Amino acid sequence: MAQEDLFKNLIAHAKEYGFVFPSSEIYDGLSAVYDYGQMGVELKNNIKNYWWNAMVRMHDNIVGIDSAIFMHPRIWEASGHVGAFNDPLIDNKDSKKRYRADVLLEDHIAKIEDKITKEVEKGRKKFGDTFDEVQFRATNPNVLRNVQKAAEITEKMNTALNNNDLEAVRQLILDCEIVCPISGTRNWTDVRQFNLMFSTQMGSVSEEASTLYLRPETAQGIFVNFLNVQKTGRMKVPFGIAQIGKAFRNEIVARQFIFRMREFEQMEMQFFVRPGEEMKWYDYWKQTRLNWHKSLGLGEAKYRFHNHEKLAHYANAAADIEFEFPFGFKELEGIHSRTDFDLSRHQEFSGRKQQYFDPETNENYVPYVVETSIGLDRTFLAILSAAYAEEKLDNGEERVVLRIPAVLAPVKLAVLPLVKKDGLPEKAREIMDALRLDFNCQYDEKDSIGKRYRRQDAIGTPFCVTVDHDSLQDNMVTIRHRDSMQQERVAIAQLRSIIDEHVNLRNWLQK
RNA sequence: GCGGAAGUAGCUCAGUUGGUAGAGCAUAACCUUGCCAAGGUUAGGGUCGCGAGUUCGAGUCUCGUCUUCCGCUCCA
Repeated sequence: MAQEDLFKNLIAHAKEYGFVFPSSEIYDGLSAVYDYGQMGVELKNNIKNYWWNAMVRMHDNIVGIDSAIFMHPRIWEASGHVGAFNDPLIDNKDSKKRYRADVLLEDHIAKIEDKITKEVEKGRKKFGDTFDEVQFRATNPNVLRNVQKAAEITEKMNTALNNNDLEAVRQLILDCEIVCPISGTRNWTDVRQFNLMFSTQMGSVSEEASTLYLRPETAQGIFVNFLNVQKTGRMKVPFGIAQIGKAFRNEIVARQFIFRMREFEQMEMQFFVRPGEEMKWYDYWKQTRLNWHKSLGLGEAKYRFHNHEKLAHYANAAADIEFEFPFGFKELEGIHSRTDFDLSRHQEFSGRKQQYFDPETNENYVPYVVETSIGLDRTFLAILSAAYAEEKLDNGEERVVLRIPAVLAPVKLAVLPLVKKDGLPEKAREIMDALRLDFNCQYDEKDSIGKRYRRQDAIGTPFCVTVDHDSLQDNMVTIRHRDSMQQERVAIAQLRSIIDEHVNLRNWLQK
């Protein structure tokens, strides 16, 4: 089956079995917002738990926090989001393509610089050994003209962008005679500003103070609490602060199911290190985080690194861990070396020192930061899409099964009486009551046993326990495994340890 | 936001030149069966995305609008 069809079926399956519902559906839905259903919330909580334990509990020097979504507006000026998240966009009316206006201009400037380079190369060929590049650049009229042109455009562009003068940006694009690479025309729309942060009002005090942003990333909540945690937790560099929480971005286009949403959840860890040691830790966390993903057993070939060539304003090294979704390899997690950008900026904007006294070196410094930032909803989708399978069985029948890693499965076991009479339901209830605090269990007595197995397959339950007439005599039951469909006969008294073996965090995180 | 496609039951979809809504699966009850979805009987569930217009009459025709999917930009 084609990947697109499989993805469509997966979305339908996610809704049909209570994993993900479109938000506000009875009111026609809300664009790119989704709700997690009764199965989805279990899976999501299990993912959070798996990550939290791997990061916080497995590392002596990592602790967690939970910071508020509302934060002081100045934080977003310091972080650069007020500036960097304002993209001036322009559309070409003929090709219907959208571009960032500043990128169009920068490309144009780059082309002029290419011309200069070519002119210099021409000169080099012409004069051979006697060629003096500095002299050439200072005298050649073509070079001089282009250098001046590039400088002029750059200056105009910066002025216009800094003044937020969108009309001037558009005029500059027209003056430069920039054409759309697709249509080749200069039929441009107005330049419009898109702010990717959601804003809201708090209280009714002074006007500037009342506009708040919904945080576009959870990281800043960690940075502004850096000293609180360091001092109260007596933390020593290197150490990390982890957080799971919602973030909000007013994406122009949010799409591909829960892959890109306007309200989403991140699992982030900021690791504070000595300046100069950041690359060592950057490499360490790249590998450590990749291993975490691989530990889920979804298939190692589904992951790859993508190293960033173009770095964000805060980073000196950045890589993505990409996952092979049904719609291709896409970013799942980002590992960024953020330098001391954030803490220094907060130091500057708040006027409070954000320094750490290192008792080993007797130095005061602003720590460098290595960030691991993973999309929870994307991880959810990665697991679901890797787990979803439409299988043809030996007997010619088909089954839909979610091969969710047992440690993350929403329901760990189903307890099923073979028939709903002769005291089997009572026996099954007894078993379920003994296990329900250890594992999330389901009881089902409706329909044939085969049908019930398939229902459990559809929600990814790794184990089904079937109670039959013999069970009443010998206290043995049948365990049926989701993936292999194999069955084995075990003592009821052993159920807890058998299932625990497969679903507990110890065995997953230590392998 | 722009272009393309599509919205009918929980899911997948029929619905003729306009004549007051159907199927399969799913769900619930009872019976039957007794280890891999397929037996019987019955029941519940839809103002056909929403709003106007044309018409005696609109799921069907026209316009608007909302939402979803696929491309363009951005990102976790």
